[in-house]
This record gives sequence, structure tokens and C-alpha cells, in this order.
Amino acid sequence: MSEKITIYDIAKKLNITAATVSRALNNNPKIKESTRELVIKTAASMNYKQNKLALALKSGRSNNIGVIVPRIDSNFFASVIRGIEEELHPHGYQVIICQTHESPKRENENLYTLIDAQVDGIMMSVTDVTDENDGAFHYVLEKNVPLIFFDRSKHIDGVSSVTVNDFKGGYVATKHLINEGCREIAHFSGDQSLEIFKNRFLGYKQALLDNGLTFKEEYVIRTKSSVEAGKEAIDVLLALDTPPDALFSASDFAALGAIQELKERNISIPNEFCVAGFSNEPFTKFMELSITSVDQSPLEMGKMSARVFLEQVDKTDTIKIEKKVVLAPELHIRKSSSRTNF
Amino acid sequence: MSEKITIYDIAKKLNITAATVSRALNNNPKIKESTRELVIKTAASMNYKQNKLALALKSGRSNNIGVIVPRIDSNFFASVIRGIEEELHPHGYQVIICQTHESPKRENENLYTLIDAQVDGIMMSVTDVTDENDGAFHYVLEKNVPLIFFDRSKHIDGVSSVTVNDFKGGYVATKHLINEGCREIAHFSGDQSLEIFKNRFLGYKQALLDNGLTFKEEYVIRTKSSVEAGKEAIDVLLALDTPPDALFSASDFAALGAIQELKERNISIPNEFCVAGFSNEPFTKFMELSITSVDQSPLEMGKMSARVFLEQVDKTDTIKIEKKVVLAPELHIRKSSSRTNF
DNA sequence: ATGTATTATGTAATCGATTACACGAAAGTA
DNA sequence: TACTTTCGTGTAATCGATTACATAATACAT
Repeated sequence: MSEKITIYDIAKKLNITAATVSRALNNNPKIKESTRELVIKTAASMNYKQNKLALALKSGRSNNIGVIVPRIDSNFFASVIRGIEEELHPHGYQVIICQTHESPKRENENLYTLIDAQVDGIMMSVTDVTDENDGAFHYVLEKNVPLIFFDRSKHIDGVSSVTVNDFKGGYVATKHLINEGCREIAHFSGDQSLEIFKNRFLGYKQALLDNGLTFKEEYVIRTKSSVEAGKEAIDVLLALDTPPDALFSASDFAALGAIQELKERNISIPNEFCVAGFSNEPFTKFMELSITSVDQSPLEMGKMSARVFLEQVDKTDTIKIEKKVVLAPELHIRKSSSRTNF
Repeated sequence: MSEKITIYDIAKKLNITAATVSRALNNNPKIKESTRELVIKTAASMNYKQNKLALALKSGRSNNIGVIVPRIDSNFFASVIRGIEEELHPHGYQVIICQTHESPKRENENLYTLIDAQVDGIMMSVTDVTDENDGAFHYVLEKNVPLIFFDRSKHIDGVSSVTVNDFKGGYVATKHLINEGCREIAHFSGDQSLEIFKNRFLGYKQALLDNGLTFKEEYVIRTKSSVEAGKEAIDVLLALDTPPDALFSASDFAALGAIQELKERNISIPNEFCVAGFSNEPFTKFMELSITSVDQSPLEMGKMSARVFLEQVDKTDTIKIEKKVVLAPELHIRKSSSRTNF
């Protein structure tokens, strides 16, 4: 075990006080240049390392920020985290990861844990939006810890968010399907208590109406974000009297499930049926029958969240800044919906 | 801003000392039962929260562990991290993420940063294995911080590791290709200074020799783990006098690149050419022409790493335990190499 | 020479919790 | 009764760094 060197050890060696050492190391202008140099040289030679915990205790700032996501092993969330990490690392922040597994209970626990661990900020994608009376968020706000929502947001006064324009995403995807000649367009939605799914749905609906198509309730199916769920949902749709000729799915995984099932039934894609997904998961691009999907630029979302955090930290004295950043979605048109180009 | 309640506040209210409060909250047996109950009740009513930073400073333990990976937005690493987080969360540890982007310099920085942040342990997948004289690792060991390598390991005395049997993975994948009737099997390798790639290669070679096939140097190509690299590499192979009839790629991405290029050339898979990859990335399963791949059970790898950490922490007094856990790889046979079943 | 800035450093409190040691009170023993 | 344990709590140091305030030392002005 290497001995821990503290500023007291340096002070003793140089016959000065720890205060002087501290000031010298922190470039306090009141320190004589010669002293500063001596201290810095001695510190280096003794292999001194600042104890971050002591600093954190004194300053109340841990230089850690917490990130809460439903799960980390999804390309979207992992990419957002990557963005956050890359933006914050140069500023000396470490990123602490928490997963909720879509459980509001875990979400609360994580919030409390992070605050208790004295993180300097929290960035998160909420899991459930229903418990408005929930104490954990107020606990965060009371502590004046910057809180930033990304992707899945919640309306709380004074809280910033970075989201993608889901309405537009749903709109352009649906419009694209219409342009390809589809007239009976179905939609796989997620839990509409989450804004993102609500908005993707609304974008879809608006695109239909704006283009003279009728919106049919029975074409909208709520599915989980999984291949299996997509298969089951498309079965339901194909059993309708007028089955659809296209699908806009709010999940790439469900879109994939639908595609697999359609192939099983020898329905030709994109000739007889067009499909568009959402999220631009890596596999959508890799498939032989590549899948059209709406990109949410997760890396950018992460970086932007980090920037919003940096703006807010250190400004706790001023009026709380509420910044709503909305990124533009980008439709990646691929084979699953291209009757013309490929 | 909510006032911060400390044990001193509780002490003052009850006309006792902070020491008694601390002992009561920590279930110290020397405290009178009635006092303990009173303290606990008062603490709850005052909404007291233990200051983790103060605790960390005093105890020298932060309850954070650091994880260093090349990048987080890869399904493999994200899954390992998920495993680590799930195993460690119940024990009160938070997971701090660092990325190296395959840069040894960043790797060193991350190691120093984590130690300076007083993490209680470090789990990592190394980036580069060449600089044996590297100070950062010794710094970690000097501090007696448990260090565990997963997947990409480095030989350091007293350091535990959790890896998959890459030799076996390479062997079974190659053996499988041979069983399917392939005779001229090529191999995409990664940087062989990394054990994992070395061992996958050796397994491949051994399988060839054990089955009476000749090993050809020119069939082994070093590629990056990307689709593009795979395309370029297969071009080289197909230009040989005797082009191969199968490929075992140490990377799923490179395997995918090869498949795309082979299709481009109208070479039929698996009839004329079989392909197997490594890592079992999600997309390998999703493709219409699903790709055979070796699974490394990343979730299990993460959990196992966490367990090894838990065994080592708190036992710094004893002789250093060096535990080498080797998980069994599992070959997932899919269409890209199945001439018979599908 | 005396008084006043200015500069560099020391003193000591502080962040919040833990804990070795000390000590008074109660209980047990002879 | 007197003496020893045992029990419960208080005192104060400690973890390592920062910083308001005090003070010593020097420079400068009159």
C-alpha cells in the first residue's frame, strides 16, 4: 500500500502550513511565486494526489453526475450516455449509471440514491409519468440539483429537457408512406402516457388527416418494444376486414417483428406493404431488407443534455432556467418502404 | 433549498451528542434501546439523510466502482455493464462509466481519475496490451484497489479476470464450418496483441489442423471491427488463387461486411460460402440471412466480474486472490452457415 | 522615524460522520 | 459497605482540503 500523501505532509517537509500548500496548489494569487513553485515541485516529487472526497465534502460538490435510463443495453440509451460522457469528461465530471428496468419504484430509489450520493446533476429518461404526486422529484428539486430530462420527459416547472420532435418524426414517417402510395396505414404505439409515444401517434394522425386519409382507431395498436409483440400485433391487423397496406411503428423492434411475420405470410415488402420504424437501431440499416426508420440522434441528445447541465450548474443562485431543447428527427428511408428508388 | 440535517441537528434536538446519534443509527450494541428508538424516530421525522461524502472521507470507501470500456455503445459492453450494475446495485455500489475509445492514453487517464475519485474497485476491458511498463496499473495495485479484467485481459500478478474461452469459441465455430463441408476456411482477426483475438485465431488454427486441413497464412486477415473493413478484407480473399469457401470472423461487424460483399458478387450463402462471426450482436439474429455467431454471455460476464469484486473487497488484508474465471462460449448456429437444417 | 498599504503566511473553523478513550452511573459481588 | 464490572454516553481526534480572519513582514509615503 502506498502511503497517502496529504497537503500536511508537504507542509511538514517544507516547514510551512497546509493552508499555504493548498493555496499554492490552487493558484491563489496571494502566494509568492517562489513558494508556489517550490510547493508544486515538492508535491510532484512526493507524488501527491488531491483527495477528491475531502474536496467533495468541503465543497459539497462531488463532480459526479447521475444518469438514469430504463436500461443501458439498448443502442439508443447507450449512445445518449456516450454523448453525455464525452461532453462532460473534459469538464472533470464522472458519469454514474442507474437502470430502472421500467419500474417507477426503481426510478425513485435511484433518484434518492443519487441525491444522497451528492451528485452535481441528474439526467434521465423517465419510466412512467403517472405518479404526479411523487416525492422523489421534489426531493431533487429541493436540493437544487440540476435535473434534465432527455427523450422521455415529464412536465415539471423549472426542469429542462432535451427531446426529439416526436410529432414531426411521426408525421414525416407517415407522410413518406403516403408518398409511396400507401393508403391504409397502421400504427404501433407504445404507452401513450409517455409523451414520446403520444406525440409520435399525433404526428401520424395529423399526417393522415392532412393528406385526406381517414384515421381509423382499429389501425392503432399498443405494443411493447419487442419483436414478438410486433408479430402478434400485425396478426391482429391482418385479420381486419380491410387490412392495412403500411405500418408506422414507434419501435424498430416491433417493426422488425411485423416484417418477419409479413414475410412468413409471403406478403411482399415494400411492394404490397411498406414499413417504417422509429429509433434507427443499428440493425435497421444492416438487414438485407433494410428498415426505414426515424433517427433521434442520440449522441447529439446526450451532448446537448450535458451542455444544458453545464449551463445550469453553478447558477443555482439565479432564477431557475427552464430550457426545452427539441432536436429535429431525421427520416432514414430504406428498402422496407421504398417502392421507387432501390 | 431544503436545510441539510446532520447528526448534530438531531443531537441538539435531543440534548445528546452527535456520537450517540451516530452510534444509535449504526446499531452499535452499546446504545440503550430506548435511546436508539428515540434517535431513529427523530431522525426520520427530521428527514435526516446520511452524508455519503463525509462517510466516504472518513472510511476511505466511496461505494463507487469504476468500469472502463472501449466504448459503451456496443451491445457487448453495454450488456456487461448491465450485468455489473445489476449485481452490485443491491450491495449499495454505484457504477461509474469511463470510455477509452481504444486509446491507451485515455485508458491511463481513466485509471488515474478513478483511483483519485477513490473508487472501491475497477473493472475493465483493456484497450492495448503493449505497454507493459505502464504506470497506471501499478498505481491501482499500489493503492490496493481490487482490479478485475473482463473479456480483454492483461497478465498482471494478483489480478483476477473474467473471460470467455476464446480459443474454444474459435475452435467450435471453425469445427462447425468444417462439419458443414467447408474446406478452405479464412479468418478475420483483430489486433493479436489482445489475448482475445490471439486465442480466437489459435482455436481456429487448431480446429483446422485437428481436422486434416492445412493452415494458410494468407487466409488470415487482420481487420477492424466494422462493416467496411469486412468488405475490404473479403475482397482481398476472393482475389486469391484459391479463394476460401468459408469465413470465421472474430467480429460480427466484419462478418456482416463480408456477407454484404459476397451477396454483391452473387455468391450464395451458405451454399457456396459459409460465414460465422463472434459476439452474437443482436443484429446477427435479426437478419433474414441470420448470422452464425459465438455468444460470450456478456450479462453473465458482468455479473461474474461483480461477484469476483465482492469476494475481493474487504479482504485486502489477506494474500491477494487471483481468480481466473473462464466462461464457456456458446455457438449459435444460424442460416449463414447452415447447409442442412434451415 | 512614524504611519499606512501591501503582501505573504499562519491560525483555526468548517464540511459530517465515525470511533478510541474516558468517565460517571448503575448493577453485581463479597 | 466497599469494590469490581458492566453499561451508556460524552469528549475530542480524525479523515483531507479549503478559506475567513488574523498577523507578521515588507515596502512606501510623509
